Amino acid sequence: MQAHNPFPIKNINTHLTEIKDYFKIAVSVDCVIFGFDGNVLKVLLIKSDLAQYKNKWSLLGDIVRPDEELDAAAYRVLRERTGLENVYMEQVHTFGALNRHPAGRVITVAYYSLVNIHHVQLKVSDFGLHWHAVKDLKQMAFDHKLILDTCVKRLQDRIIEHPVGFNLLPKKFSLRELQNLYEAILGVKFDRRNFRKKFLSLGLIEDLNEVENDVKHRPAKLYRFNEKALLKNTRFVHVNGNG
Amino acid sequence: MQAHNPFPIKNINTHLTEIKDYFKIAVSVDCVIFGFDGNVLKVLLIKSDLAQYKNKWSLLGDIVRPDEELDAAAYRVLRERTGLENVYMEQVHTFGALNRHPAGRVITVAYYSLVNIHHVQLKVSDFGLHWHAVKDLKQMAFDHKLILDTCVKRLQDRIIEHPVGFNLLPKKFSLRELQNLYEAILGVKFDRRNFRKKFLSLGLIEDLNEVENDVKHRPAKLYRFNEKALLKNTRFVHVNGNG
DNA sequence: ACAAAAGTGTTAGATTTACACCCATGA
DNA sequence: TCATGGGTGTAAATCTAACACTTTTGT
Repeated sequence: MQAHNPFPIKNINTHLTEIKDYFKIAVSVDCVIFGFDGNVLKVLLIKSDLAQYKNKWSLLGDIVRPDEELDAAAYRVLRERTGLENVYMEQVHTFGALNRHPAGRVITVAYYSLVNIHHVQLKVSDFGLHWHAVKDLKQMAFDHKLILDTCVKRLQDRIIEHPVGFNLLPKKFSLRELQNLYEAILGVKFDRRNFRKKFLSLGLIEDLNEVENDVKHRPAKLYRFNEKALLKNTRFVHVNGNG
Repeated sequence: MQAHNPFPIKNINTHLTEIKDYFKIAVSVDCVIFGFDGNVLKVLLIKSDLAQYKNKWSLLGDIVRPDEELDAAAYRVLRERTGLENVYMEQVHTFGALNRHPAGRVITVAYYSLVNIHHVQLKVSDFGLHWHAVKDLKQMAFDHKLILDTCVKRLQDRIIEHPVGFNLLPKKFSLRELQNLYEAILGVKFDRRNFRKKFLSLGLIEDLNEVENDVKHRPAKLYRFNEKALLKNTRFVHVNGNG
């Protein structure tokens, strides 16, 4: 799945000193790559090898090339790190604090993307690359905690109004998995009956007439996302206060 | 209100040739400055004097200086053009298409801001500066129509969930003005009784026990925004389809 | 008295919320 | 037969949507 790439993979956040003298302002992209393991929301991070941020975790990012579109740069980072293409991605915010990068003025455009965590094969050479539970992350390199928090907030806003969560799930999933996903992202608990009723009534999911295998209890029915579903102008779920 | 500014006011979009040789990628900000005249949503634009965009209208923007925060650059543009400070402003999206600027690679961070249109005193030297009805704009210079459309969409999303519209109104306003504002931004009509009931029940506005002057009909009561109102997790208005 | 816009209440329908028991499977 | 999680329905409360007449002011 890894496309051939004539440029060596460098992380803007670990190999940046060379740009200092060439650009007054450098532009980078940083990708918040979300995955879901069935229970908690995870994010793909790399260990910073900048001395200053020794042992801190960093988002995946890179300099935007002068002849490269912004979105293309973000997709390139994603492809180089995960081998994935055609995944859901959204630009979120641009961070440009003067002191955000020790190597000089770097303005970074932050994206988040939603991938199926099981489709990502981490390569041996990427031994610094790991999935982290979002809610366990306290500190990160650079301003990456701020970027992550901003992207989590955006994902929360988005998933309440728009059915993007399916990108984090396997093609076939149970209602329990779907509910776990919403609860993990939004940090709330839903009533099981109401949650199911809501999704089924929206016509967003389609019963596959299949059931789970290899579970030690009554197997759940499997569904898939119905791409043809018309989006009514309604919220998917309602979140009340106790987030 | 105009702060002293040691730099001459230049519009990134009209005086950019000098940067071409210095930066591989230049970063700019563009401001979508919204105002409301009581009936329609307006945006403050300047006439492009770039030959290529002769007679096209352009957003207000400028290069971000190497030692300047992004938000500071946007506030600077706003201050230089309107004399206003401390206005509502939100970063929306960053546009970086390769060919978006004829002078070279310029990535621009778009902001929108909400100002009281009557507080903006256009200076004589700004004869190219005008308020335009948003819905009448068909073409603009550069990719500015795309940027405007993106900011309008963001404003629509925001005003449905968050009481930002007050920034476009005078301190004292009638419920009719408030409703006109929502209708102008969202492009829908609301039932007057339901709209009033909704806002009054939210506790967002405070009755001033004053009425309009100089109207040739029954004067409306005046209200002000209640800053202390607790935001319930509810939509302010509901928009159904016919937008 | 007329014109123009302000102000006001009720009801039906839809949506949300709260809540508890039986079912299917593997061990 | 037990443990585990899957699957289901109903009723109360809240919210939304539809709808028309009276009041106040200036002319």
